Amino acid sequence: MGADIIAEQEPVLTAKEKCMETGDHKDCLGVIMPVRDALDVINGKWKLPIIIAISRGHKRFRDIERNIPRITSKVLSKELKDLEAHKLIKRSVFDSQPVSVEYTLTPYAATLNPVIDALYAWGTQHRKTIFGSSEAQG
Amino acid sequence: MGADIIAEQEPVLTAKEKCMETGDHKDCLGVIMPVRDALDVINGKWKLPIIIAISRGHKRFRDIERNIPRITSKVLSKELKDLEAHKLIKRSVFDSQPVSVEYTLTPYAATLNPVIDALYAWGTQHRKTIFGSSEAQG
DNA sequence: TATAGTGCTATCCTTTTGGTTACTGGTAAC
DNA sequence: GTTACCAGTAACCAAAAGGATAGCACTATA
Repeated sequence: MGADIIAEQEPVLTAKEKCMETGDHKDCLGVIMPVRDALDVINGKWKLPIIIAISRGHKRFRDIERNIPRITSKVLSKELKDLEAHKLIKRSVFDSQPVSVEYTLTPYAATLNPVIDALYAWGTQHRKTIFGSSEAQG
Repeated sequence: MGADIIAEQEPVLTAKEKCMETGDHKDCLGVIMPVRDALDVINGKWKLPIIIAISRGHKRFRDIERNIPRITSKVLSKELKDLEAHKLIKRSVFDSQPVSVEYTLTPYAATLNPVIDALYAWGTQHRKTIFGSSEAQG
């Protein structure tokens, strides 16, 4: 149903606005807590890369594994289970010959796009900053 | 200082656009790598909460410690060093009586605001989803 | 003198994460 | 028959993260 919710009815504040709202800098828990909730779901180095890989059409276990550098079967297996438990991905088994397994993103995983985009943008410019910092003088 | 850079000169693509750009779903490394670069800097449960606390005006070690639930001195100490090494915070020692230490954010840390905002927004709605999922039916 | 606060560090321990190698049972290719 | 692919799991181990408790040198307060 409501796939096109617009944040009009209920003003969603940015982290900064939320803090400003409290008047001074006493209560930062109102910001820290939701951020930690998010961090608890996408914790570790692997979850977002896995989501990215699946979103690019890599649905099969080995396919995902091959497309994420240095991940191992064991880790991938565990992280996929975590993601499934958080309802971000769906595991489907097909009764073909041989049996094949496909992982797909749930619509809920799509709500993480702004997070991924922010991280992608920051990571991109951070990499530039790092590689640029040797020739620029500190 | 260039605080108001507009992404006009160089089109910064979203993660999704970057992928679409490659034509099909073969190369997701171009997205995964920057995201991992970002993740490597803000890894663990503590870095962003610490940045948030400092941005709210909690500059002193104990002050930060008191405002982040369940963090310990040891962990805070280590994370502060990491953040300093990544040039996200600055440690200043004042020769007062007694000596006082202050942690402040660098301008570079402010570039993480979109990340924090995205995480805050997602974490907020995720919390609602979790608490709402018991009464709403699947 | 005792207590509390400051900015940490040290020690010890547990949990989590990650890595390696090996293995399963079925199918298909050589 | 041998090899390889598939989707994992098991066993073992190392490293990193995190938690608990204690302590230090110093200062301020009572």
